[in-house]
Amino acid sequence: MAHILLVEDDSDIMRINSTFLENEGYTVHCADSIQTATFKLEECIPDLVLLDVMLPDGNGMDFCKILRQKTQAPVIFLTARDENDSIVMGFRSGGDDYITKPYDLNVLKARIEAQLRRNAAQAPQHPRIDIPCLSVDLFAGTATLDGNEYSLPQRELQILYMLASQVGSRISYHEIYTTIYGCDVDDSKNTIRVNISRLKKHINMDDMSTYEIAATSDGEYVLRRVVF
Amino acid sequence: MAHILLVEDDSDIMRINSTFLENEGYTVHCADSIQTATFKLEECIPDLVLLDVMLPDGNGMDFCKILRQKTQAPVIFLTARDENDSIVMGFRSGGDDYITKPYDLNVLKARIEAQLRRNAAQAPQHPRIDIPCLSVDLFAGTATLDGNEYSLPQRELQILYMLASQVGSRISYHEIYTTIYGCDVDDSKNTIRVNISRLKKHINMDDMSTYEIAATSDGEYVLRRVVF
DNA sequence: CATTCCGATTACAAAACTGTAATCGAATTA
DNA sequence: TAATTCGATTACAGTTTTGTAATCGGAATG
Repeated sequence: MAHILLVEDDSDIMRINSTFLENEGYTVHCADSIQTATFKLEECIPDLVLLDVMLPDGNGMDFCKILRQKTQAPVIFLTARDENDSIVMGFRSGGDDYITKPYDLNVLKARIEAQLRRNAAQAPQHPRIDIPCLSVDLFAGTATLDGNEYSLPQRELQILYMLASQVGSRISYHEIYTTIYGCDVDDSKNTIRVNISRLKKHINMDDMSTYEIAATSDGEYVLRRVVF
Repeated sequence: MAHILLVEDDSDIMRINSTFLENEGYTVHCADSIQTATFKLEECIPDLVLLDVMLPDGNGMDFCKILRQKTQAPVIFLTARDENDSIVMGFRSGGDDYITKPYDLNVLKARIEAQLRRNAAQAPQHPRIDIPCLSVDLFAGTATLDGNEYSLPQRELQILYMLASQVGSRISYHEIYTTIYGCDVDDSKNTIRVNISRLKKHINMDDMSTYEIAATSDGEYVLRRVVF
C-alpha cells in the first residue's frame, strides 16, 4: 500500500489523520516541521505528501518547491485559509490539490485516492512503431510481424526500427551504419548486409509476409509492403 | 539522388519532364498508364511520384489511393484542370501537392525539392527519457548519467528505463519482472537484484552521482535524485 | 558475542550476440 | 559455356549477456 508523508504541526490533527490513514491501510510517516520533513524525506519515499501550509519553521509552499526536486509524488495542501490567492499560490508552488480545514476525513480519503490513481494511471507506454501487420517495440526488444512476436537482438532491432519508421523509403546502408554505430567505416556494407540477413531469417520474413526488405542496386534498403 | 516515378500519357510532356529532371540529377522512371505505373511500382522504389490526373486507363486520383498502400512517397498531381473541386479531390485522395499545366519547369523543380525536403525532415528522433543529468536512449541502447554515456545490455536498460520513467516513485521488483519478462516466477527477486547491481556498477553509479537506486524494505526500488 | 536473516555483490557456465571471413548462387559478360 | 561479379547467406570465434547459485556483509536478534 502507498506511503504517505504527513507534515502537520498540530498534534491533534496529526494523530487523527495518521490513525485514520493507517486504518485505511496506508503507511504514514509523520513530520511536525519542515526540518523534520526534510529529514524524513531521506529515509522514506512517499507516494503522496499531505502538507500543512503553516508550519513552525516556515511556509509549506516554499517547502513544496524543494520537495519537488526529490519526488514527483502528488502534494495535497492542508490549510485553514481558503482565500483564492492562497489556493493559486499552492498550485503554483507545485501542489496537486488543496483541502481547507476543517475537512471530512472521507473527503480527504477520496482526494488521496484520486491523486494516487492519477499517478498510477500515467501508464508507462513503451515507445514503439505500429504499422499494419508490423510493430517494433524498442523497450521489449521485440517485433511482431503478421501476428507473430519475435524477440530480436539489438542490431537487428535497430535496423528494423529504422526501416519500419520510414516504410517505403530508401535508406542507404551507409545511413543505417552511421545511425547505429555513430561513425562509418570501409566495411560497413557487409556488416549491415549480414545483420539484415539475420533479421529476415529471425522474423521469418518470406514470400508470405506482408512486408519484404528490398535492396536496390546502389546500396539502399527499403521495407515495403507486398501488395498482391 | 532521389528516384521519381513520372506517370504521364502525353509523350511530349513526358520527354520534356524526364529530360529536365534527369539533368537535375534525379533518376526518372516513366509510365504512360496506370497499368504500367503499377508494374513500375514493383521494380522501382520512388521517393516521389508525379501523377497526371487524366490517364488513358483511369483516373490518377484513384490510382493514388492504391499507391498509398505501397509507399508514403509524396505525390504531386499534374493536371490541366485547376478547378478547386479537382484540387480538393486531389488532396483528399492522398496527394501532397497539385500543379496545373502549363507550368514552369523551375516551379516543378522547386515543388519537388520542397516535398523531398519535407519528407527527409521528419527526422526519426529516437524515443528516449530525458531528465536532468540522466537520459536513457532505447534505440541506441545507451544511458547518459552526469555527462557520461554508457551502452547497456537489454535487461539493465529496461530496468533503468522503468525507474527513470518514474523518478521518485516506488516500483516493486515484482512489477519490474512482470513488465520485462511478461510473467512472474518464484525467483524473480534475485534476478532483478542482480541486474540492478550490474546496472549500478555499469553506469558508475556511486555517492557522487546525481541519482541513486534505493531499495525499500519490502522489495521496491526507487530511482531518486540525491540532493545535498 | 554468536546466530540468523536478508539484501548486495560476485562467480560461474550456458547461451546469445556480432563482426569478419568464407561460401554460395544467380545474373552478367566474355 | 566459362568466367566474373556482387549481393545473400553461412561459418566461425571472440565477446557479451544473463539466470542461477554461491558468497559477502551489515543489521537485527537471541
